[in-house]
Amino acid sequence: MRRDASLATFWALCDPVRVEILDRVAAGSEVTVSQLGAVLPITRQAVTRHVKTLEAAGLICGDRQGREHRYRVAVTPLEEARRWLGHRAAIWDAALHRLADYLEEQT
Amino acid sequence: MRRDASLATFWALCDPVRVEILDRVAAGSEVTVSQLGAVLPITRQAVTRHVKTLEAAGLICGDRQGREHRYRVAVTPLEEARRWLGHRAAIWDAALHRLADYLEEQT
DNA sequence: CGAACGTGCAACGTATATGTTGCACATTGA
DNA sequence: TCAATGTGCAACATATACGTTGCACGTTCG
Repeated sequence: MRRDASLATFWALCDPVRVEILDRVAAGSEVTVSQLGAVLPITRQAVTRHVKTLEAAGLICGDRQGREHRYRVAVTPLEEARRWLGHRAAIWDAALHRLADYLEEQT
Repeated sequence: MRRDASLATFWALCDPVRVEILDRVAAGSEVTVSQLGAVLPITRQAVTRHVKTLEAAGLICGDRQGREHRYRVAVTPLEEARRWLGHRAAIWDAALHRLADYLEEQT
């Protein structure tokens, strides 16, 4: 996949493992990498890489206190993605209506 | 990338080339594969594969009349993705508020 | 019929995402 | 000090997304 900065949120949400990590972090349980690794069907190191991807996309941010690193979700990228989709939906919907009107004129 | 059926829309929107195809199809210009291939920096065959991906995700649907295949966008998957994001945003936001309340009690 | 056009499919090479194992470093506590 | 814990990084293997080239099929038009 060609990773694009402006589409980083969509990219992060493509992988069901990352979505599950997000849900668990949001739920407030198993928020350390080791705990996630114990629950998910992948190794702890693989979880680390997914967490890094989510952090790069701005979907989570971590507080590291001592040897434990705890994470919490961020809603902002989600809202931005929602606006992006809403903008597109409005444009496409308008285009579809123009097409419908055009076809109407042809009859 | 591990392709997931329920995340097909996000997957389709990951690639900037596909987003550009969607925008052009929505604009109503260059809606045949050959025309898209002439404009985009990839070959016509590569466009075909992207179009197939978009069709599988339900983001576009095609009418084939004779030897020309014209496509139009569909708004429904976009709206579903928006609802998905809205659902998550609400849950995460609630979790963040619970966390804020908890931290408030600790003081 | 035969040439040109629009399209799709298969084979191939390359880049990269994802997982693993192994090791190293910092922190905690006996 | 030294073992246990939590974490991150590097090397490696595998799967696959993406693009290309080449070819085949159906359609249009002289």
